[in-house]
Amino acid sequence: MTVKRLYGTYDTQSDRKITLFGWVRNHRPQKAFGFIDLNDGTYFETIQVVYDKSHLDNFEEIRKTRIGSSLRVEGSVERTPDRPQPFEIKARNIQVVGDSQEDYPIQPKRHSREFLREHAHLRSRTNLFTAVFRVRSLLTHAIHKFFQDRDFIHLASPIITASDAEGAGEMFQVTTLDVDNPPKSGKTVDYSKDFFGRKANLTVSGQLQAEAFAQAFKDVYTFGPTFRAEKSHTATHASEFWMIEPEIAFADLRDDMDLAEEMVKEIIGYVMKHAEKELAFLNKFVEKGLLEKLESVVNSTFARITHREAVEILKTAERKFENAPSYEKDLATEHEKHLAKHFDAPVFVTDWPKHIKAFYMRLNDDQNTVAAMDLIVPQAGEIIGGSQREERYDVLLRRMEEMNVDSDELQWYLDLRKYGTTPHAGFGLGFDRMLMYITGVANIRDVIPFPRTPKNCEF
RNA sequence: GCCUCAGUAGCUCAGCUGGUUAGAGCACUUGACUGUUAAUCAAGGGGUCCUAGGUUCGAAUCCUAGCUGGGGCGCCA
Repeated sequence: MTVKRLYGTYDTQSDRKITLFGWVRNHRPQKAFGFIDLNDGTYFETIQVVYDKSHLDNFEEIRKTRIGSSLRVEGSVERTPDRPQPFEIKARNIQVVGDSQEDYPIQPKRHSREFLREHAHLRSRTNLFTAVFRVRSLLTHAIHKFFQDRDFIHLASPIITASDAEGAGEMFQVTTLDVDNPPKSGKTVDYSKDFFGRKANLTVSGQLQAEAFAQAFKDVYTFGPTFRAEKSHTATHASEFWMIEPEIAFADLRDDMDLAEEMVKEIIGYVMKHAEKELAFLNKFVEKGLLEKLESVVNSTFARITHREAVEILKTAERKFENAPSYEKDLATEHEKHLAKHFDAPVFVTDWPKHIKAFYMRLNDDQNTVAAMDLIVPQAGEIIGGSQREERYDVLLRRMEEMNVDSDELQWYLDLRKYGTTPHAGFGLGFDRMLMYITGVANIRDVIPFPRTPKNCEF
């Protein structure tokens, strides 16, 4: 029996004998009886186990059970309509499976997030992280379900890549060479001796490979880890994070945004349906108004503005920005925050100046902007970045030259434009940022089970 | 990489204009308690005041450097 199943069926379980396994969340012993709040991980709520001296031969041992201990409980279900909880377990037999020591750091009280990060192996036993990580699991499923329901093909894009031309930031190198004494060819390291016969890195994006698959399966997506070696110290950056990267053929930027909007609404709706207890808790203790926010996103139409229009909004804003908004520049974090607040809803910003965006984005007819879109949301910032891809061989080649991207290394990518090219588009969704948005948790380190950030690779 | 704040008991924090033996709540240990809900009540144990230097008769407190963490920004997505 599990706590989750009991909460669904306690009406029909009355007086039936059941066995539960779980951990002690709280314990209130008294002279001849006591109460244990037991959590077995299957459900957000705990279950109250009542035990008393007359039914337990090991009463004194159980009475001394500390928080964190694991137990096996035999007993019967008893309805308690007059008490805070709808039912409880009358214990007939309790065995300590694993005792918890005196110095167990997790107490039945509020802990700081910083403290819990340093105890990442235990923090998943707290209410907050129970809620966050169950929502994380549900969100993973919701995303697969969304795409699978629409006949998208999932592909596992490679984690190791030889290309450093993806233009998405600093990469972690992967090597089997002896870094203290690498083989040399003249003064430089001889990578022909390395495992792959060339320099290799951890991927920063599965997009290019997804594009290749989209030219066979039409609608595809990746869902996997991504690695960035930037020394970023912010609440929204991690060195290892997960991305969802759909890629759709015979599609343009509008189709891309339609897909992104539909996806965001549907996956939020799924979580709201399947994580009621967790969201209610987050709504109460983490972000007041969370449920209202999610509800309104599901029922809203996302704003869609061009980069030019975004800058105009910023220029006419009441407040002063440290970075002056410019038609030629990227939006700063403070600009994104302002726009998110201005619309009080997710907002797509489209048609960005070409020189601040990646080489593969489709050049607009004005020759100055590209068919790119970012989705900005309050709190988590940019959670989606996407574009229509440049499907014209000559234009793509020219753009690569303009942006100093090595076209020889990416000949396979250019080939896709030679053999039955299609207009196509895609985007990358930062999974962990999406989770921040849905849970209201303000730091990405608190939505990743064991987060990796610069100078932090414990656990 | 830049700016800023912080580091005192297992946790959250007070003490910091230098001055006796560094405190509180929770947790822990022991005891009381026949229905508790972060139970309550009583007693007890528990300290490298982040580290290293320095100033001083005297440093948790002042100065310098470093380490660690938070927040803001940048890079980036």
